[in-house]
Amino acid sequence: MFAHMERPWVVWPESAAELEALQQRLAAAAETVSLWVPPAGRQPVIGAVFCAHQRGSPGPGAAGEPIWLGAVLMRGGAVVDRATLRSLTGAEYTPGLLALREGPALEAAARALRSAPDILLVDATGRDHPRGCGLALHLGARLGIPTVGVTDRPLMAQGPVPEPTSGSAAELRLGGALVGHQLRSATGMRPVAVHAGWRTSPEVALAVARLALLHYRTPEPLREARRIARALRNEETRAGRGGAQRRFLDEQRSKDLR
DNA sequence: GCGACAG
DNA sequence: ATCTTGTCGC
Repeated sequence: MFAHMERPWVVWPESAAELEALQQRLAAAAETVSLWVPPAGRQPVIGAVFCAHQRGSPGPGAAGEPIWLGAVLMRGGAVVDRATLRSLTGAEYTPGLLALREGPALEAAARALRSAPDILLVDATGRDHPRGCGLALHLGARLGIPTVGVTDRPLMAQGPVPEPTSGSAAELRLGGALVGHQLRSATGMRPVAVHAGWRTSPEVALAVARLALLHYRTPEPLREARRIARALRNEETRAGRGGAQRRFLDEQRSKDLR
């Protein structure tokens, strides 16, 4: 299903130094692999994976914290497969080293699907990264699947603000190279960053993001993966009303009992 | 040296 | 990622 045996050296390092070395090697490989193009004559199967974290604990976090993963497969606007699972963070969050924190868990989520998508959406950057290898690119290389990154904002890349109209896009560049686009999914809405990932050009990444867009800021497969990941977290954590607020209410209740 | 910095 | 308030709209 997933053809990761093609590059057995694409692993999930556990140290920053090892990850940084692998990222450099992967960035070079990304420039020579054949680029993926959407299949002609049929709707591509678009997948997405998302990692939800524990509520009520902002900040960089730590290793060993519980996380909940969601993965979905969609075709022509319909969900054709879903999977959820629980895991643990591999490290605290450090910009540029997100793979240490979420990499293995996101891979497990993708592999929990019954089949492989044509292309996978990941909430992480791709070539917009200090070493040209964000987690979306790394995950795609590991799985042997083309990937597109979709994030709230760029990591390092810069570019003009897209026109205010729905569907408008603007280039994101890093060191002179085009690495992605900012895409406005609705008039007046803040744009998302769409990143070239594994085997995807910035142009194809943008086309896939537009194809996957429905009525919201975030492309639909990613929204659905996020929804089911949070749903699993909330049912296992009974924190549906929010961690901080929940603890505040519990605190008041314990005072009343005294 | 200090701030910025995907999730 | 998660937290945060009210606000506008279906």
